[in-house]
Amino acid sequence: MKTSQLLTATLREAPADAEIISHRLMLRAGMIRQLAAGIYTWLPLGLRVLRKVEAVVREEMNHAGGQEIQMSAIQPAELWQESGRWEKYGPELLRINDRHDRQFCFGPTHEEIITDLVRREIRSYKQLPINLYQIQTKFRDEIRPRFGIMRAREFLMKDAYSFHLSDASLQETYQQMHATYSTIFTRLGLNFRAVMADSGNIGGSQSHEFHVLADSGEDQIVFSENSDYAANLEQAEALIPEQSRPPATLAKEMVDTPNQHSIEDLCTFLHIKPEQCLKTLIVKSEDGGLIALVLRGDHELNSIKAEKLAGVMSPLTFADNAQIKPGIGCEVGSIGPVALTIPVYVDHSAGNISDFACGANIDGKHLLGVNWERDLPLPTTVDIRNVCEGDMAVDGSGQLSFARGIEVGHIFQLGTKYSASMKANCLDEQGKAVTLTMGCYGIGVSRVVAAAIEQNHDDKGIVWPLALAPFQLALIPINMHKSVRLREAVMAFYEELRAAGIDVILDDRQERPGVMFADMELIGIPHRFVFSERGLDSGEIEYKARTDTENQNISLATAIQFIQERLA
RNA sequence: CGGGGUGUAGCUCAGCUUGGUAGAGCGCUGCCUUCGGGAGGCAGAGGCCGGAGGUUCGAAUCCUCUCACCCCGACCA
Repeated sequence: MKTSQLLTATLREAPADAEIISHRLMLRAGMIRQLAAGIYTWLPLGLRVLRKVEAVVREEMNHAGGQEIQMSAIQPAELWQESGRWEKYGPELLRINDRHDRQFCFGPTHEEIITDLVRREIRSYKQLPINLYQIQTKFRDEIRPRFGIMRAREFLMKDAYSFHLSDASLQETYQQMHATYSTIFTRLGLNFRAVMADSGNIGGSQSHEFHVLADSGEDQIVFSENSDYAANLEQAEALIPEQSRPPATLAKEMVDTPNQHSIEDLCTFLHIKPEQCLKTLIVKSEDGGLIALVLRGDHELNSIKAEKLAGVMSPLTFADNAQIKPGIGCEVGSIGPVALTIPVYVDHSAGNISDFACGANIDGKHLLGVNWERDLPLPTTVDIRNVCEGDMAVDGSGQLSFARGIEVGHIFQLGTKYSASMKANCLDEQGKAVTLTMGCYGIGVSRVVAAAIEQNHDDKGIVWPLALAPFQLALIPINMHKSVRLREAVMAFYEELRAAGIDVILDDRQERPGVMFADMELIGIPHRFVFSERGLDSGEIEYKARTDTENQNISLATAIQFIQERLA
């Protein structure tokens, strides 16, 4: 490809509304343009990268025995009503009516469609297990799209669905998909981590997320330094403290704490440490009442864990002062577990401290020297907090570390969630109808592009891993337009490179060298040849990898072999 | 949906307070010079100042309503 034939659209300045680096660089490099909030046009350069991701994903899915299909983006409401998700999915589901006023939606995911297909086509256990996938545009009407294509409303996703007669068979395919995902992200040149995850909206039991590690990642992931253990923060289990609770040494007393509401304020005011305090959060219960959640002052509530507790309203909803004041007798900021009349859940760590401080349930007053089982009963403790850096991993292998991640893949064991409600079954060896067991496996193909940039860039622009680069090699001639001799040599060399199967972009624009260097670095081409008249005289060409700091001269005669070795 | 913000040239932004012929830099077109790290000069093209109402002799500027987009939170590949 020659730049003169490519819609190059590099920008020196990024549009002001682009915040994160991948979004800015994708705009500046001319990969994408925004059409509406969370909706983008892919320009030739961007599409090339997207296709590279697709190709790797497709190859590995096929290799793992997946069969590619293509389902419709537009889906009839009936199937969603059948699974119960027409109501449940909420406003994120983009609903549309056709001219006959029949209801449809633009598919955010395809469990209903695939289950419908499979229940029609699969009759016998002999056809199982089966793994069907597609690479297709999805639409989710996100409350807040952001970060360019990272969280777009319309995006490209690879979604695979497997069907099984038994749970053992599902386990097998699940493990295989886990391995396949690792291969895919490794081939794409990404630094990633598979973590245990909450299964969220899609439902099901076991689930792993694949995260590309990047500081700008939206997810907090947690991993053990000494084992494979890794989990999403919302899922990471906190261990029950090993040491038993220290004995009580202080007498309970009440102190005035006027206008001290936050744990931080309180600790400064009373000269105590947050880990010696309890914080008591009041949430709504399923029946409209109140429930108290008690945590150590230095710990954070994990809302995913909390809303799974019996009686707690889901989604987790904090009570406001209007409800708390009449129910408890004081406002937020002075609440404590002593003599509370509402149900109380106590976190494991909160139940393991002695001589603690907490709210007195009287405005402007706190209690000091409070002890479980002396001043108040200790209920069975539960895990409702986020783990902290340095906590012991749940597998006992060592301390936990934190990292930021971008979720690019997610695999689920769905079980019979959809197959049961949609009556997808087939006959087993005994001729008995069995409800199919399902797994599903997603990769955010377009998101991978943004994630790769987040992880691979410098102050000059994108630094593509070879597998993702829109071109493998940039060929930059110096002042070609002033020298017929050079022009002919460059063109001949360019044709030779192409004949050798190298994906090369020749910058044949009549630009000054600085402009060409800057553009090729911005769009992140991994390898670069600079061809000049002076090199022509000496029979040499200049080579520089995108990640190199220095040029090196190599013989023109062996240049093709040289680059082929680097592309292998 | 709650909170905050922005809409003026392709991009980045001034102008608005105090109403009076729409601006700069970059980019784009042409010519000349320059030519190994985003060159210089000259000449150009390009705007319903997001939209609709209103106030006024006169509105980018003041008022009202609307639409779009961005940022922070809950959601997710």
